[in-house]
Amino acid sequence: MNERSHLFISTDIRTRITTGEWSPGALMPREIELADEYGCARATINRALQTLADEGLIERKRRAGTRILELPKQHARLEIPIIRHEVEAMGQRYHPNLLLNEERHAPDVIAANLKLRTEQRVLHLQTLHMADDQPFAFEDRWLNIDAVPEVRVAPLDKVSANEWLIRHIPYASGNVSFGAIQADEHVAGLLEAKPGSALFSVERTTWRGEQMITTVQIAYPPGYQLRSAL
Amino acid sequence: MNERSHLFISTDIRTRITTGEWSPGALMPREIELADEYGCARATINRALQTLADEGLIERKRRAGTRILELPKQHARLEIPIIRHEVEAMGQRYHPNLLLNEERHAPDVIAANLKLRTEQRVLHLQTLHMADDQPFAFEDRWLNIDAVPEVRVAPLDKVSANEWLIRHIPYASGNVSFGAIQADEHVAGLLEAKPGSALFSVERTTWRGEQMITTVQIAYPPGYQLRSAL
DNA sequence: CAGTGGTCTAGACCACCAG
DNA sequence: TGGTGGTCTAGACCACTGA
Repeated sequence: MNERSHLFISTDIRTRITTGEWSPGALMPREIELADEYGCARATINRALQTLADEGLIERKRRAGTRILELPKQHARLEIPIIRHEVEAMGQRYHPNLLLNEERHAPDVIAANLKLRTEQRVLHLQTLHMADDQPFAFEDRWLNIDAVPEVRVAPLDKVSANEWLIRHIPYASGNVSFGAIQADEHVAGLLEAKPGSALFSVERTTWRGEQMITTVQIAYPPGYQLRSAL
Repeated sequence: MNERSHLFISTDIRTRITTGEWSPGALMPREIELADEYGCARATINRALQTLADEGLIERKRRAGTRILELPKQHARLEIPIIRHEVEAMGQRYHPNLLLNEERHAPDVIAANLKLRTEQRVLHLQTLHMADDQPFAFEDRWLNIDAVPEVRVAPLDKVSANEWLIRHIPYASGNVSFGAIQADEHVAGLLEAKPGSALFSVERTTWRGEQMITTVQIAYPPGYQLRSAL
């Protein structure tokens, strides 16, 4: 087989699965048999099948062999872009409008979220992300100052906090959750929506090692949708 | 090196990146050099680095070498479970409550969405997914009957349409979008929420080849969040 | 306990593309 | 155009686990 045949093979086998050549729950041929059939090395078949296993189409077990899954796992991979890129991708000009930049003691909820002792201080930032002078998203962020003291002198009116953080603390871990919230008067005004509107909300918390860095909620105007292939 | 050393190596290199041994934008050593350093074959290094490239930490180019990305790509992989599993994972009993099962002509919006000709008929299904007699989610689904005529006799009061579809047409393609909607009186009543509440909404459209199969919107009660690691 | 997939190796060829 | 990563091969050993 030629170069990239592992790609050809995984595509081919995917087709054979989706067209029903092997039924859900059935056992596939062994790697050696497939290698024989495709005229390639077992390692190549192995690579192709690993791809399909990652996709959730098949399940592989030592001794037991490779099985077509009865309920293929549905999954979506979401790229989480920095907002500037998202805006620029629409051909609009991006500008972060820093509304609040306040150093203070954290409210209990935030302190718990960032695993802070009560005496520690945090930076509270509110930013309205603008696309061509239209509001694009409202961001409410709490930042553990001890984790990134340099943020005090960051030009957050020019570079969004998120982008500044990614550049200064790249490769942080985190989690994310998506939900819906109702716009209060303040946020509704900023996003030019009616109070009580349903806003799509993304919450993220990131940390490095044991140290929590930031927790942020971003609210998008009514109608915003996050899309992905399945 | 021992078995699974590619895993050890990718973990180790990830640490070396995050601890700043190589700065963002910098060039990493060549595969051969790393293979030498770790005392393994180049293929093993290659596998480890591919993992990191998939994660969006590094960028690899022939001739140019392997580079640490300046802005590591943030991404989340969402598993999209069938609702029954989601409910059962919480230790609750699942039951689909089929509220509407009607064969009719599609409204224009749906017909466009499913790429149907106007004379074609569709199945309109509304299901309230229950968890231990509490409403868990409300589903509004339109189904292209020509794509799956057998659905007319499916026991949709026992098996949710989604699960039935996955079993009968596994391995379909699709897309998904997340957003927020306001509960109208009907849905609010079903989900035991106030009218006008912000509901998290998931829309999916799936197809097989050129044929559209189904489009569905699922609304979750206020407070529901979809979580994922980053 | 035997058969399967998981992994590693050493060597090879080649596509790509930056210099 | 030469150096880099992408891929393949043939063979090997081993962990896991189902029969």
